[in-house]
Amino acid sequence: MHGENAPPSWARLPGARCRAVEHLTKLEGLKEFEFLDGLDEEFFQALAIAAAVLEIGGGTALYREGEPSGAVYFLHEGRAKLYRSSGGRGPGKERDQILGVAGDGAVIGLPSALEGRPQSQGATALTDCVLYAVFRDDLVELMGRFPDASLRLARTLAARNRELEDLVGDLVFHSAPQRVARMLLNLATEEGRVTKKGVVFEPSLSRQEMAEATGISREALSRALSRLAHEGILDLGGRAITVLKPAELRART
Amino acid sequence: MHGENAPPSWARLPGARCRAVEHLTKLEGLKEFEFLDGLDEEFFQALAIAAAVLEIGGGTALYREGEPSGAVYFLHEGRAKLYRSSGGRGPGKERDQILGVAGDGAVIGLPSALEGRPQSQGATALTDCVLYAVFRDDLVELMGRFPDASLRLARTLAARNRELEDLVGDLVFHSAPQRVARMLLNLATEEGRVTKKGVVFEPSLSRQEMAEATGISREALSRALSRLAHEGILDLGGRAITVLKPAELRART
DNA sequence: AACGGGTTTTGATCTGGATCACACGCCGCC
DNA sequence: GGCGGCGTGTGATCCAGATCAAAACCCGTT
Repeated sequence: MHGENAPPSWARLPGARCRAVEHLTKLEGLKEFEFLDGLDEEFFQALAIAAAVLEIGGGTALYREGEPSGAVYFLHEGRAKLYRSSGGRGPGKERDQILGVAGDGAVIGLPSALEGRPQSQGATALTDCVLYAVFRDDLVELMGRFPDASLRLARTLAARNRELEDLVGDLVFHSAPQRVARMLLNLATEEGRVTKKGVVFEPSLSRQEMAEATGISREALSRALSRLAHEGILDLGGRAITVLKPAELRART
Repeated sequence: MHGENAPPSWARLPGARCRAVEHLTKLEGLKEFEFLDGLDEEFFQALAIAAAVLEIGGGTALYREGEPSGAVYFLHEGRAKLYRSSGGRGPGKERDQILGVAGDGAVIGLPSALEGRPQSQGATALTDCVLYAVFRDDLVELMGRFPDASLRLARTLAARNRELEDLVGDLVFHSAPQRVARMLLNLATEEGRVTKKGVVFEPSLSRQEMAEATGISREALSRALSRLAHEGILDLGGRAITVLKPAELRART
């Protein structure tokens, strides 16, 4: 049942053309997941046995919408986007909507794994990522054995639920410029470092992806950004974005 | 910790001006929840001890957005809407978005209860409802004691996750008429009975609420409906709606 | 430096659906 | 019966944002 019984089985990991795969021996990485904090040593042991380390490069798909869900991924390092594609009649005009961006410490693919249904979403690495993969069955078995861990996982699902509700609210209640402002603030807090000029960051999302995260067209996003730049709220130097007036930006929400 | 230790404490149930509250003695009701099917007898015993039966009339708020989350509700009978309100500057112009309609067998308020945060959504009974309420702490304790049940609950959260993703996709990818068609199909399958004329149902949602569920204005919904009626796809006789051509309606998706 | 592909910007036009305004029907109540 | 009040239908207008089209830019290659 555990990974160790089927060493080469990581090839089954769907869609992951990964740079390196190996079994996890040290527990340090796992203990960094905040939502697992304080759980039994025994649990970490068991999790480590079931987990494989997996590195994928930026731009690589972790899994795609509709694929059978094989495993859960604990994102140890890097950032990944979760998205849905429109049923898009005919290729060339299908659109994507980004459902969220996962950073260090996130769990990816949990809902579909628990349901045992095909992936309801796609996941693609934005930057190089290091993840711990755990097979569906192993996860379920672990959850049965460690109720506390089960509860923690349920809590991450609950949190994800809230985030999705937030997204719906955002899409329905706020205008495009407002959503752009929010998206920028999110990126700034997650990826930015504070300088005396303001908060600087090199977005892990392309303009196209920012548009998909915001739920608007690429053109509309572009306009919104340059407008904010004209108003002196942003600086769009090169590949970096500087939020010159965070307060102003927040006011646009 | 259990309900029995604090008999009159149901008054703490937030926002529930309920017709009747009593402790649950028989287990039959609980066993009807599909997602709990096959769990230990012992679990149902424990759940019954922790649960209170609660009846509320149609239109009554079960809880409101922002309230502290006190309990989880197992919806035994009736239908309830889950919704979010816009932060709406100034009363009179705040809008609602319906996140979903819960029917028999659903669990309500689980995410916020697990997170131990304020309600991220409001819940209001659409019809008279019978529910089983379980306090947050009791639920958590139960989940620790019965890992299997914990897993089942996690699965309902996962399912809810998928539904929310569906909602996002619907809002972003589909046009208003398409969304109306989908909403009608949903209502028809959940609330309709098949006659030779077609599928007939008296919607539990008002036009206003249908609009909120669809993410469009009341006027737009109204227009969409009468258009479908003109085209002979719907019949809007009195308070009932008849889907005359389900296939046609499905094609509009 | 010239080329070529992809991504981003900018500009011009079009349109779906919001919004506003008002008429209507339905009910309960005085 | 008449009289509000609320949930609806319908028409007329407007505008945010999509879409279409075409430059400008960015980078790696030759």
